[in-house]
Amino acid sequence: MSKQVLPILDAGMDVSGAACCAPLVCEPLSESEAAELAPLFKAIADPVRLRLLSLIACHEGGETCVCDLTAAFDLTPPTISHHLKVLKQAGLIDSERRGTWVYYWINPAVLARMSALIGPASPALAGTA
Amino acid sequence: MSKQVLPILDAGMDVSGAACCAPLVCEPLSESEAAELAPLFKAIADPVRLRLLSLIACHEGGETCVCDLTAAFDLTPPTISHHLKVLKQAGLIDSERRGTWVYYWINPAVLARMSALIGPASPALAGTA
DNA sequence: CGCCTGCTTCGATGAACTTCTAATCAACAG
DNA sequence: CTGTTGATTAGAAGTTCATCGAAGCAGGCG
Repeated sequence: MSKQVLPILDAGMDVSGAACCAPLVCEPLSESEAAELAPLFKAIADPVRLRLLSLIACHEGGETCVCDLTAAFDLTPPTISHHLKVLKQAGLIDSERRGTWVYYWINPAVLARMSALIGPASPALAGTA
Repeated sequence: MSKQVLPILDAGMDVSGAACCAPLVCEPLSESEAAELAPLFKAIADPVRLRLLSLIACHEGGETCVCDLTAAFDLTPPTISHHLKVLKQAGLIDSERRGTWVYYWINPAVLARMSALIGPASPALAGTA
C-alpha cells in the first residue's frame, strides 16, 4: 500500500490515564481536537463498518480473515475491502497478509480512547436518564 | 416540529448494567443493532457537532443558550441550528425554549451507552497498544 | 399594534460517501 | 509457465451531507 496510515492516535494523548472524567465533559474540545477526533467516529458511523469491527473484535484468536468478513454481508468484496481500508486508515484495525489470506485485528487503544472521550464523567451519571 | 424524535435509546437496552465487557467485543452486532447504533455515532462524527456537544456538556448549569454556541463558531446560525437538530434527533441532546432564548442540554444516558459499546472488554486491554 | 431580536425552516449547491463493475496484484497448484 | 483463487485498486453512478442565503416563526419592547 502506497498511502501511509495516518497516525491519528499517538503517544501524545494517553488512553489508560483517563482517570475519573471524560475529556468531553471536563472542558470544551478545541477546534483542532475536534477535527482530529471526528474522523475516528466517522469511521464507525456506518452499519457495515460497525459490524465489521464487531466481527473482528469477537473472532476467536483476535484476528479474522477477509473471506469470513465478506461472507457475512450481502456486499461485494470490493465494498468490504473499502470499508476495511477506512477502518485501517482511522487506526482502528490493522492487517497482515499471511500466505493466501489477509488477516485483520482491532487496535483496542483507539477504541478505548474514543470510549473514554464520550464516557460518563462519573459512574453515577451513567444511570441518569 | 412535525417530525418526531426517534426513540433510539429506550429501556430495552440497559446502560448502567454493562457489567464487565463491551457488547462489541463480546458477540458480533446483528444487522439491525448496527443499523440502530450507526446513526448515533454518525451524529457525533463531525467536528462541529463534537464541539457543540462538548460546549453544552461543559457549560455550567448543564445547559447552554444557542447564542453562546453560535458565537463559538465561524458558521451561520442556520448551520448551527442544523447541527443541533441532528444531535437532538439522535437523542444526544434536548432543548427547551425559555422566553427569548432556547437552551440545550445533553442526555448522558445515550453517550454512556455508546461509550460502553466501544469500551474495552476489560481494564487490562485499555493499555494494550 | 409595529418593530426588533433570536432561532428555525426552506431551498439550493457543491463536496463527500457508498456501492457497483471491471481491471489489477499476490500467492499457490498443476 | 499458466491458470485459479483471494484481495485490492480504479473509475463511475447514485445518494447523502454540510453549508449558505432567504424567508418564516416566537417572544419581548416602545
